Amino acid sequence: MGENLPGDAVENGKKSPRTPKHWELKERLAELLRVVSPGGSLPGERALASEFGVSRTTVRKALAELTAEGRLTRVHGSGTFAGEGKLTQRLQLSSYTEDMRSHGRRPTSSLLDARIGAADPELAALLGIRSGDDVLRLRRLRRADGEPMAIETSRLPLARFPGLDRYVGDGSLYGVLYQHYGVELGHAEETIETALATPAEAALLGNEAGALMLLLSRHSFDTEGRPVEWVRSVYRGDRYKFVATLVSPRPSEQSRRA
Amino acid sequence: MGENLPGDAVENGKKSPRTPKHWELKERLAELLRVVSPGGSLPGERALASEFGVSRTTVRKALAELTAEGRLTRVHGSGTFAGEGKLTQRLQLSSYTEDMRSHGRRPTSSLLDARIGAADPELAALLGIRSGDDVLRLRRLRRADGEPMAIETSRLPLARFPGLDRYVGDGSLYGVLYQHYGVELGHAEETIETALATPAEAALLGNEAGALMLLLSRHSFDTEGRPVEWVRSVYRGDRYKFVATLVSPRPSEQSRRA
DNA sequence: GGACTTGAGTGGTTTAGACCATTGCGATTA
DNA sequence: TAATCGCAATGGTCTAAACCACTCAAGTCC
Repeated sequence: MGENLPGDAVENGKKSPRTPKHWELKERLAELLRVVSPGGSLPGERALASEFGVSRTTVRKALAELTAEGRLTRVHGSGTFAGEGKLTQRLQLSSYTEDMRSHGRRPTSSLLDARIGAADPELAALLGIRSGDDVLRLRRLRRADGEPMAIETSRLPLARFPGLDRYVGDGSLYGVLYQHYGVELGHAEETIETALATPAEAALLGNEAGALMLLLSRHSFDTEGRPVEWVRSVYRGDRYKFVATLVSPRPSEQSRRA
Repeated sequence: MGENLPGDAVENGKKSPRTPKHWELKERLAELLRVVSPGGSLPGERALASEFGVSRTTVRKALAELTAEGRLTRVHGSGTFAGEGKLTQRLQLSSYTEDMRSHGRRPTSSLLDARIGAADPELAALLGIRSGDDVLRLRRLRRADGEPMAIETSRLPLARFPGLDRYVGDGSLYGVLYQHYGVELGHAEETIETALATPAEAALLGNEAGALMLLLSRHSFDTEGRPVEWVRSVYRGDRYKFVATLVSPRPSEQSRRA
């Protein structure tokens, strides 16, 4: 991970951009990191500062970037350690549970809360209901091997699934939808973007506020094209990687442009 | 964008986590930002610092996060401005060019360099060649309406496409592959993860080093399943959002778990 | 008019130092 | 033995201050 476009540094003909110290330090630390096995510890911030002859602030800036990239783990009061690498999540309508299992991890999921509220106009449009109609909001914490990985917030139209709030638990939502309402999922549209962790998310995920996250929204429809749920999931950016397998569109399209 | 899990702040029963100042400031600035039209300017860092009674460092930390989220644009020597929102890229084998056009943007693409080198074992495996075989590396800068958006680095096996280096230019690579070699793309596997900008990338994208990026790798195969190219693209995280439309797997799978 | 210089204002980097919060362990105590 | 306390080390936050690099417009010069 982290290909560095070797060779051609940066051809900005005129002024040398004067590489910041914290970047140079980051590279030296990355080098150091290559000989530390995952989980191994690094010297403290103060030690690094005097070791490299820079201020602690500069050290922290370098460490912060490495942490954001998932190459470091920092534990308050304990130390700084080499990172573990990323999990991947296949980008398709498969479930979190299936995915984790196929990676040999033990997935668990706990329901944080389930509450009923009124849909605002935007949400109503997404769920195909009227503004003000009841919506069930579910928040789940997803874990892999006991470690918090993602927070998932689903919203479903209660009118279509009366009593749904009584059926949901830590188990499978899609299972409940199928067994009690006969609903099967058809297609979905997902978007993926970057985000930073809010303090609440950070607290649940064992993260720091402001950490790099992947924000995934999913708009799911049943096999008849009716909207079923709208989900926003926040994954730890230092832990996750999404995978999609794609098939080609009509070949005629391809040859035109790229 | 930015749903804040309202209500339940953080139920950590014991100690109040003592919200950092820079976070509180961030929220106040976000509030301020709601009444500033996109492109509008904010007060300078020093002004904000004295305005809110904090140090400039703290202001900068808050501004840095808002910038990473794409809600702010900062211009060295000029000022801090309200952000513009994100573009989206459809997650399928469609081309960058098509995508931008469908969003009403004018896409351009320029070839930064094309060079031939030897494949390392990992790359050789990806491209289905022997370690040490010649590989053509192309680097492109993608723009939308003239603004740098992404850097794309493709690698193709030269043995399969002899003379390819003489055909490529600012135009369509896939077009060249089709016209000169009769190659059409079949499926591809993509991964998406977060990354931070290297100084070189930042310089090309008009970004700052360490900015939030989306790193997309694509491994493409032709219609007969032979590997065609391996691409790593770095998109500006404050500008991009990826979109995927998904179809359901076998319905029987769904009902089991979620 | 056009090109150049200058300087004020902006964000970017770095420092040194202070203090806080958490952790983990060894010493102490019940 | 088991629980508790205290302390040292670690990372986290914040400050005040200095200097750098870039931008832009006003002023100057040709």
